[in-house]
Amino acid sequence: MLTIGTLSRKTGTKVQTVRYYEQIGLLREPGRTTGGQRRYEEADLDRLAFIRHARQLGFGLDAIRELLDLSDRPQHSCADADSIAQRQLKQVEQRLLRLQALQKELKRMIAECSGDRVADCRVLEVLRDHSECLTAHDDIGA
Amino acid sequence: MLTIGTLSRKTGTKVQTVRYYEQIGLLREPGRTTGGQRRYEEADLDRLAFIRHARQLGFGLDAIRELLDLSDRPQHSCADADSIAQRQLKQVEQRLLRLQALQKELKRMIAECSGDRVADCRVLEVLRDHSECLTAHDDIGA
DNA sequence: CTATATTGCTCCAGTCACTATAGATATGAG
DNA sequence: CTCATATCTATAGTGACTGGAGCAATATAG
Repeated sequence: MLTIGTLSRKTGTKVQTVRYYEQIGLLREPGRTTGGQRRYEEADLDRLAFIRHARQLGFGLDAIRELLDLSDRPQHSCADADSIAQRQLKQVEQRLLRLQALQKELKRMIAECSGDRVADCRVLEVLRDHSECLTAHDDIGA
Repeated sequence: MLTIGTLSRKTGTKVQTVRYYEQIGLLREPGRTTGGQRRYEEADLDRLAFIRHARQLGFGLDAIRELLDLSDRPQHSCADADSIAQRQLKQVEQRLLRLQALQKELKRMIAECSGDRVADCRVLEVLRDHSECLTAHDDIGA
């Protein structure tokens, strides 16, 4: 029997986050003591560790929900799990491309700046005039 | 005199977003028609374009506020603008490192998967057992 | 057994940067 | 004048938590 605090410490999850996961149905409602405190079992620890690990890999909670469902059906084909991971990989790769473009643009901006008066600042100038950009960056979002 | 819709179209900003920027004080309150509709001037267009461009480069609204303030003081040293951009570059580079690690891990997970039963799925297995990870990824967030 | 320290409880609000909706009003073209 | 389109306000929702208030339960020391 584990308290919420133990669960929290063992998985590196904030206590509130554990309760939040319960609230949105990612974790089951655990048993309670007579005083009303949550008490967990080892299985809950495993499940939470799975969730946190998937979060660290950037999976959204909806994707994690799918992965957990799959994980509960061992005889099912694993193609679904694969395609979720593929989807995630694609997202990561897209964000990488965007960030690399941003990095380039920022570096150039900074490199070109003389560090003198604001009136001649390249950083501000580039921001003011989109046409000075080398790379296209049309959508917003990391 | 520009309507909010024209401003929106010319900068690729949603109308609501323009109003939102006004609400949080990034844009001034524009004049109104007798009927109460907003009417903007060219200067507002420039300012909004600046904001959008900075957003595309990943700057947060607070950083943008600082940059706009600086932009209004042409005689001021541009070192501040530089350091804001430097800060942003650092953030971008950190996120790049993280995403690159994620990419590697996801690729490995997917490559190792046989595509057979869930019971033997490497994707799920790796998620279940953190110790199988090659790279450390301790904090959450893109 | 008691005093205290720590942990836990619920409920609610806030974060960031928007986005969406509903229902009413204004404007511009024909 | 009619009608389509644009705009108005106000409010709530997104994702994934995080923080705080105010109180109750549990663990530990003496």
